[in-house]
Amino acid sequence: MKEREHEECGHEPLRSVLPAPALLEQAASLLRAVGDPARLAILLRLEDGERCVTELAAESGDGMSTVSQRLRLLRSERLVTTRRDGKHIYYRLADEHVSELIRNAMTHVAHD
Amino acid sequence: MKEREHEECGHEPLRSVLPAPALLEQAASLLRAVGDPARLAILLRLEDGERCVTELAAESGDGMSTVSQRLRLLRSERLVTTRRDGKHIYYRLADEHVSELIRNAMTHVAHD
DNA sequence: CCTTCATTTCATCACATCATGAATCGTTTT
DNA sequence: AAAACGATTCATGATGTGATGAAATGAAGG
Repeated sequence: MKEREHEECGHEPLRSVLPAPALLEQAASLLRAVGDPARLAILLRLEDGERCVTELAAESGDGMSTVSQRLRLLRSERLVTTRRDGKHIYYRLADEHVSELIRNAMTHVAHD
Repeated sequence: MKEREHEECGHEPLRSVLPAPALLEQAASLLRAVGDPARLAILLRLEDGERCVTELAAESGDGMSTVSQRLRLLRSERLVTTRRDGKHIYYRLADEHVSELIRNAMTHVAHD
């Protein structure tokens, strides 16, 4: 396979493996948004279908303010989108990538 | 202090959508571990092949202690595994699930 | 307009996380 | 055995994050 030592090769340490710092930060930020049990729970519930804030608050047992803050973060990372219907604002997953991300994480943990 | 709003359907609020709290916490913990630019950078580098701590420290420009702490977290979440070779300890990605997770996050961000 | 209901924003505080240097550990080399 | 080297652990201080109540926003209906 690959046998790399500490010897001098006279070349740059090839940093090109990494994407731009801004992209790195964005990706990390997105993952951090999902990396909270309460927010992850919201995303899992939304996989089952859209919900309004009151419903999410009832299902989690937390206050609406608390849930709203969680949703604010998820929205800022474009993980969820909203739809207004009268007094209610319904939340849903932004796209398929989100579902995949969640499922991948869940299966990785379950497969231990 | 929580009463059911909206219309009464006389049924349970179907909590079965969610996995056990322990699993939720585990998954969130895992995602949080990846949700840091420096640790994500390490994982991306390891996608290119295994590396020892000194190499990772050199490539990131941070101290070995700092890098070691990052690796400790990644190891505790079973995202990376180690192999000892003399004085060096080489790190590599634990499995292909990790790669998928990272790639998914990166593409989701890049596709914006 | 005034009220009510659903949601958001704001300010705050407790708590978690991260980087870092010093001390320590485990191998290899002399 | 001692020194050198690579890596980890420990303690700490700065910074970030999350929950929460009170106040603000905004739509719907009297």
